[in-house]
Amino acid sequence: MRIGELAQATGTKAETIRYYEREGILPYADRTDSNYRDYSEDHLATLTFVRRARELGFSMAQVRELLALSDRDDKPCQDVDRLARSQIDEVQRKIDDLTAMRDELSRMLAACDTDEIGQCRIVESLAKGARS
Amino acid sequence: MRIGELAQATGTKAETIRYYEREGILPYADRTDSNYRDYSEDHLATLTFVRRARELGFSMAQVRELLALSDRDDKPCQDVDRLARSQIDEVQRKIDDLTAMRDELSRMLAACDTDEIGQCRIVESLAKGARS
DNA sequence: TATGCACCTTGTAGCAGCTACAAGGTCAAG
DNA sequence: CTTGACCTTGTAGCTGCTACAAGGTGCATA
Repeated sequence: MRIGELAQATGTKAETIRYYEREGILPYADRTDSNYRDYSEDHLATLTFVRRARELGFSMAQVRELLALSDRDDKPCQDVDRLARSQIDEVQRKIDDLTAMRDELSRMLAACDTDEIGQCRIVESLAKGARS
Repeated sequence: MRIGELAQATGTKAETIRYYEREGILPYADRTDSNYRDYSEDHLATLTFVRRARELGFSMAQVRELLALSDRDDKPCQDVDRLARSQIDEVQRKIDDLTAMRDELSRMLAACDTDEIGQCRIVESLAKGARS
C-alpha cells in the first residue's frame, strides 16, 4: 500500500503521514525497490487509531503512551496496569462530558420538533462541577 | 470575580483567558473602577464549557458554533435544529470511540489482575471501520 | 510610606501539531 | 515521452495557546 492510498483510506494528508514517521508515531515503513513507502494493514490500523485518538483530544504524548500499551511484549503487567488505569479515568470523564452534551443537544432537537421555545442549556450541561 | 480567581477555578492561565476575550470566545468582561476584568457566574460557566469542549477535541470554530446555539434568542428553530443535528452525530461517534477504548482498557486491566498474558488490542479497538 | 503582588496594556516570540509549497529528482502508466 | 505520484530536504504558515518583557495602576500589609 502506497502513501496516497493510506492517506485516502484514513483521511490524512500524505505530508502528515511522513511527519508521523519522522516523529516516530508511525513505525518506519519499508521502501520498495523504487523507494516508495510500503504500508501494511498494521500501519493502516495504527494510523486510524492515531487519528481518532487525536480527534478525541489526546495529545501526541498520550497517543505515544497508548501505542506503547500495544507492543508490550516486554513490559511487565504492573506497568501496563498503571498506564491503563491512569488513562481509563480520563476516558470515562470524556465519555461523561460528551454524553451530557449529546443529551442536551437531543433535548434541544426534541424541543424544536414540537415547536417549543426551549432555552439552550448546552453550556450548563458541561459547566457543572469544577474539576481540580 | 477577578481574572486570577477565574483562572484558578477553571484551570486556565490568565493569559489564555485574555486571549479568549480577544478572540471573542469569551464575552468582553466589564472593568471595575480600577480597570480589572470583572467576571460573573456566566463567564465561569462559559469558560468551563469552552475548556471541556476543547479537551474533547472540538476546534475553536466548533466551540464558537456550540456557543452560538446558546444565545439563540434571535435564531429560528430551523437553524438551531440544523446546527444541533450536525453536531450530535459527531458527538455520538466520539462517545462510541471512547467507549470502545475504555472497554479495551478495562479488559486489559482485568487480564492483568488475573495474571493472564492477554494481548493489547487498543489499536484494533479504534482502528475498525474507515470513516469517509 | 514602602514593598510586593495582582492586575492592566502592547508587543514579540515560542511550542505543538500539523499543512503547504519549493526545488530537484525517480518511477511507471498511457 | 509526458503526466502524475512518489522521493528528499528545507522553509514557512496556521491554530491554539503560553511565556516573557516593558511600563504602568491598584491595593494590602510591614
